[in-house]
Amino acid sequence: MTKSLQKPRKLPKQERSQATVSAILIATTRILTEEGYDKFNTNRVAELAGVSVGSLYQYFPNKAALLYALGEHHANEMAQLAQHHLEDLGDRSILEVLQQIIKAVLAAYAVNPKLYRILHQQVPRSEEMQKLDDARIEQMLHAFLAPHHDQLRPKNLDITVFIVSRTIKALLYDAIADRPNLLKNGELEQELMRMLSSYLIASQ
Amino acid sequence: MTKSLQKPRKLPKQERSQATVSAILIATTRILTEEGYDKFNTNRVAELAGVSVGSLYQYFPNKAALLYALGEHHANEMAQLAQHHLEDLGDRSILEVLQQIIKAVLAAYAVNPKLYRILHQQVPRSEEMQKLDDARIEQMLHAFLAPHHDQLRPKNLDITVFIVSRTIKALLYDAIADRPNLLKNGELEQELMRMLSSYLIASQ
DNA sequence: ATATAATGTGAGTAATTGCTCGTATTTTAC
DNA sequence: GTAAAATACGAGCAATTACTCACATTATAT
Repeated sequence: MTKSLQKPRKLPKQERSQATVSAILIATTRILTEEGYDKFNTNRVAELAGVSVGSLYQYFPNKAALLYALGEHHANEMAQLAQHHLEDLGDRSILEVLQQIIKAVLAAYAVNPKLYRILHQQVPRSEEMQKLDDARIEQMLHAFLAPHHDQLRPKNLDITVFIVSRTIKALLYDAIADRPNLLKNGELEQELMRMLSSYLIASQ
Repeated sequence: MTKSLQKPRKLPKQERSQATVSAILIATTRILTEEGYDKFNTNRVAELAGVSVGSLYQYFPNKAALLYALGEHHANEMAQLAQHHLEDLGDRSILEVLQQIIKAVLAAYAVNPKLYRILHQQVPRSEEMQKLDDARIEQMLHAFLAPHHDQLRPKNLDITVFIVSRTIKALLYDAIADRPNLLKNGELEQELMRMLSSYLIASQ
């Protein structure tokens, strides 16, 4: 359907070509984060990667596919890190669960914030990528909040999940860009915890 | 300093040229919102506006200046609408002030959400524009919250302003894109009010 | 009326860039 | 060793596009 989702022409089999693919992805990341999306073009990527454009097009059928592959890779890294923060939470209280969810999302977005921003803002078709990621996070949140549904003040779990996930994402996201010290000294985490717990939990 | 901030080569004096400038801005808006940023180019804008490229470049020294002018225009419309919702609030309670702030921001972002998204996400140098807008909103919020500082739980007003403004912006923003019905039926406003009031106000 | 200023025109130029393809080199299979 | 497969190369084509400039048209002033 969409050209951008096409699979590579050839799958890299030998070590040599694996290295080529990897060099291309690293070069793409560097260009996007250090020079910005408008300086990103396939000739430059190949040059920085130390390979020829021809090689690039053997593994990525077009420019969009390269971006898509990078986005997928980055999303997987984020999900893996989040998962790591959310193990063995079955018997914890809702406050502890909330705390861990905040930590998990924070960790996930910290993988490569600059790359995240560019992939989700500047890249064409980023809307779709964004929605896939959001859905993934909301699904996760839903699973963790559902067991505590009876202790939550808002009756509609879907709306709750929407509000909580988007609030965490936005504040972390904006803090990275405009208030980095709020992140470092833990104040953001603290304020998020205060706001969301007072919103979610009936009363104390 | 930056090329993009250059003033027009000629200021339109006659009605005729005013109409040209206006047609160019309208065409730009239409292309950005209906076809997306990657379909936006000056030749196409001129064509859709029914003028020649030459005319376009008489009033906008380059492509970036055109985008900048449109952004400025849009920001002014937003600010004007917000202002309208925030008159005569001197004697109101903090809850009422909060309610009106939420309504004001909601109204401002509703001017042209699609254009807002593109101007603040896809356009090069949008970071700067974004920061200017954010600062404007935060300054406004600060002015309205400062008189009630003693009734607020968080001690640091700057952090409070940051959290409140970014939360409203993000949730409205995301709701427009992904949960439009939450906006229409007023649920978003209600939930925002609940979350922010429970966060801001010491206890009831 | 006529000169001058304001505005409008659009073919054309120069730069960028996504991508191809014929060819060269390296690895694997036998 | 040799054929076939995999990988690498990069000059160059074709398309896009920001922007110019020499010229045409319309409005204003006197």
